[in-house]
Amino acid sequence: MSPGRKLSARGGGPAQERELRAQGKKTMRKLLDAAMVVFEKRGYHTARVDDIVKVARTSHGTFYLYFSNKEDLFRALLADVAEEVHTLTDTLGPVGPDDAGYRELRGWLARFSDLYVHYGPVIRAWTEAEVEGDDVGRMGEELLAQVASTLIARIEEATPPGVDFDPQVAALAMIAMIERLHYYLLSRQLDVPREQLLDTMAAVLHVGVFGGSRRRRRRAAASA
Amino acid sequence: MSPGRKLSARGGGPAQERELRAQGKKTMRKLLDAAMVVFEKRGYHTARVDDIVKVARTSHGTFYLYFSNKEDLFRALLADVAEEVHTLTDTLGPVGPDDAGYRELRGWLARFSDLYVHYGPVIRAWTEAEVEGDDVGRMGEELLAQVASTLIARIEEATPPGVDFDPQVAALAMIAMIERLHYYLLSRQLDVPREQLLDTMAAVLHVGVFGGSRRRRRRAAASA
Amino acid sequence: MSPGRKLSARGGGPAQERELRAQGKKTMRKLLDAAMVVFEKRGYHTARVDDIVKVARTSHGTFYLYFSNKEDLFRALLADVAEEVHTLTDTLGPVGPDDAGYRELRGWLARFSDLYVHYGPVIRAWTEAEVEGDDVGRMGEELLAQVASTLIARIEEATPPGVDFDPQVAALAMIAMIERLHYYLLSRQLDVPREQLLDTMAAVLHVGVFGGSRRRRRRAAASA
Amino acid sequence: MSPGRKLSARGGGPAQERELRAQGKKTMRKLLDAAMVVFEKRGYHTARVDDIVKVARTSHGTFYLYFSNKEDLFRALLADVAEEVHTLTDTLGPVGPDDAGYRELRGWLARFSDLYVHYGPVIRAWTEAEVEGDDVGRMGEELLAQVASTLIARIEEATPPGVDFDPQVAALAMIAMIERLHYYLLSRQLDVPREQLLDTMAAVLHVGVFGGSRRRRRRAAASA
DNA sequence: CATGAATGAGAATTCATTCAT
DNA sequence: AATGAATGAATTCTCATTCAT
Repeated sequence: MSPGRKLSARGGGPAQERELRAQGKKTMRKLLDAAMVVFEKRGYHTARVDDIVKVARTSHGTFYLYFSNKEDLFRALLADVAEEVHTLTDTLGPVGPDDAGYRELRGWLARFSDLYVHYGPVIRAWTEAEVEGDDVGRMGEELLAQVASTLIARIEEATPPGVDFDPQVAALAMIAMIERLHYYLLSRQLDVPREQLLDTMAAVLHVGVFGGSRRRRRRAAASA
Repeated sequence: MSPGRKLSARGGGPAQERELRAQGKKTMRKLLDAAMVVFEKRGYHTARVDDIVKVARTSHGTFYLYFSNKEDLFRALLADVAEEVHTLTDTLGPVGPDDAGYRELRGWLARFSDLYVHYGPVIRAWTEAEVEGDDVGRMGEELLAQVASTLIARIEEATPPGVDFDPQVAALAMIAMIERLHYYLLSRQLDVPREQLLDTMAAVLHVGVFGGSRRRRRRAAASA
Repeated sequence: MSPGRKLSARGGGPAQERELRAQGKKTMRKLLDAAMVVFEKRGYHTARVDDIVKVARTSHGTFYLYFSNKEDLFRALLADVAEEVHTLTDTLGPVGPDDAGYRELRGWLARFSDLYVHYGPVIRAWTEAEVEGDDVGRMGEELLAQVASTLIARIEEATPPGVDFDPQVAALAMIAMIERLHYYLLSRQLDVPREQLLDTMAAVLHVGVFGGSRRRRRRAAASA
Repeated sequence: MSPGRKLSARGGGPAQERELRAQGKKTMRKLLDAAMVVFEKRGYHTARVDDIVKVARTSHGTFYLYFSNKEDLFRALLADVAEEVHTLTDTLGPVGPDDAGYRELRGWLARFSDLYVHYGPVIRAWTEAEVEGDDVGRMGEELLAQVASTLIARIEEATPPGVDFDPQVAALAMIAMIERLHYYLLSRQLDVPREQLLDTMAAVLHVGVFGGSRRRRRRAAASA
């Protein structure tokens, strides 16, 4: 269920030239993982290379053996996420207005949710970082566009002609909702069980975007 | 149409004691405006006092005459926004499933949109800043809670019993959607006319959250 | 006699934008002077910004207020030297094979010597730095070319046709001799009175380059 | 023509104890050669062990198997050069004012030139390094003194009494001229054929230092 | 009120050198 | 004998904040 992380063969500056042996790869991974922990705790901007190194129980010098700086490491993480997101995005099949459509959507949201729980720090940092006009921003925009285009396709399939409604905007609205709600959830500003979050998201989007109709469902046993 | 900015009588450190005369007020405003410009361009974290001061065509020393540091200035800006947002939030009346409900919602969104266009930089910086556990974060959470509570009330009014749907989550989903979509719009990642953005948001939310039903509307004359 | 140093209105990165007031100019000068002292003692490469700052009795931060880094400061010093050298170079009149020509040459060498004593550290560092392909190298080459071209003119005037002898090479040979001998002198690898150094240089060059003839001169009283 | 390089049996730290077998010698040589290449390109100070190791296609660890540090390696190179220079210096016979003297001088300069072309990087680095008060500096001063003393002997032989002229200074002037002109030549700041460089040097020195008289020589066939 | 100048703690980065395999 | 990995001390550089005029 939790998305497997593949070691990004890319990886920034210094590292990109070198062939890494087993130990090298392990260290690189330690650093990437540590960075996730630190970004989670302090956010991208506030994170210091020093923090990452400490969490990874490694030295400063070692860090720069693998990445040319914080941004470089971030890019590596980003590339991982982008791949996961891309893969996941494609698993969304047609979403009809019926119950099957609801389940399709709900299932996809759940998978996304897992991914977010795992990569949350990176995704959050992403939004944060987007401000810097550089490379990172571009990667973000590309990914956003990719995900959006898949969603647009699904939305258009589900939208009868003449309805006053822009699929592109709707797609971004979906993404916004998914991303931010998880952010609120993880930052404890929203305190509900994850299942409930998914139910509501699925409901709102199924009805609001995919033409489903409101229905009542028994959540009696489900909660926990 | 553009929300009037009142000079926050609060305002941080050194300044808070002093009675500001005309010139003082002007300088303070210059600084606040400059900060918006800078936050817009570089984001809160990346913004340096030096940048703000340069844009305001003032000196470092002067900055600290009015604010005890960057966060203090930010807080002042935030307070302004909070007030505006709060005021605006209250203007949302009941949103029924009919056309009147749609218009109520659409109108409110439009007002919010204006506010966002004006205060965007601050609001964005806010999200960014939330990471730091400090004062700013608290202000943000409070505001979020306030806005959410109003929305929750409206949503509950509009939700028949038994529908499987959490008003709290739905409220945050609304906020998420509004905030992010405007962000995409202003950062040029989404390129549609504002009217269209509002139409789609209103449509999705009215149907998805407030039990409205999909309808086609004539956008013939409206567009442009 | 010692060449007056004018404050280089240029001056690197940060400084170049700002208008400097009296105090600022003083500090900048302090830094430039300190740098000379440090370059003298440790050479350009080995010199740390920290050393310079210590000698100037200033803080690290201050340094970067005036120069964007060590090289930047060096460039400023270089510009000063270049100007002095250029001015001085032009004071060499025609050098005939007679006694008057000898005196002209000897006088010019003496003035150069003064300049070297003053700016030695910079000039030495220059040669050292030339290795880096950047800006500094270019400045050096330009100056070298300038000085050479003046010398070439004088040498050509003094060289009868048909003599197998390349003025360009001869000019550089002069420069090489002047520069290095002073270097040996200041680094104590050569231990003779300055007058004697000048006498010998003048003699060798006058005879070897300008067609003078060997002569004996009474150095009886002069020595000491 | 190119001076043979003997593998310096000396050679610093770890290596000095060990008996080197064929492979070991090969590796050591690779490192020394690589160092020459790097010193040439970046100068002694700027050269990093890492660069050398990369050019030699070897590892960091290996470097320290043979030399205890960069300076150690440099010393080894220096020792080679010193030996060559010393040997060469001795080949300068008496330089009379006549044509034979000219040829003697010209021939010796040509041999020096070959040596410089080969060992240029080291010699240049030498001058650079002289700044540091350490071992290297001492080696340099000794060599300079050696070469100078031979030259002084030749100059004194050729200088009639009473001429106002210091042989020690003249000797250093010769060295300065030879070293720097080659430096200008190799660094492309001087762009003449080597033969022409030698002709001019020989002419200037023969006349200026050894009492020769200016003469015209037919360079018709000689060039190219 | 305003400002240019100064400060210094903190963060990033480099690189010679040692270590384990 | 060779090598990839790790280390950390030494430096550079930035920037919020204070000071003197």
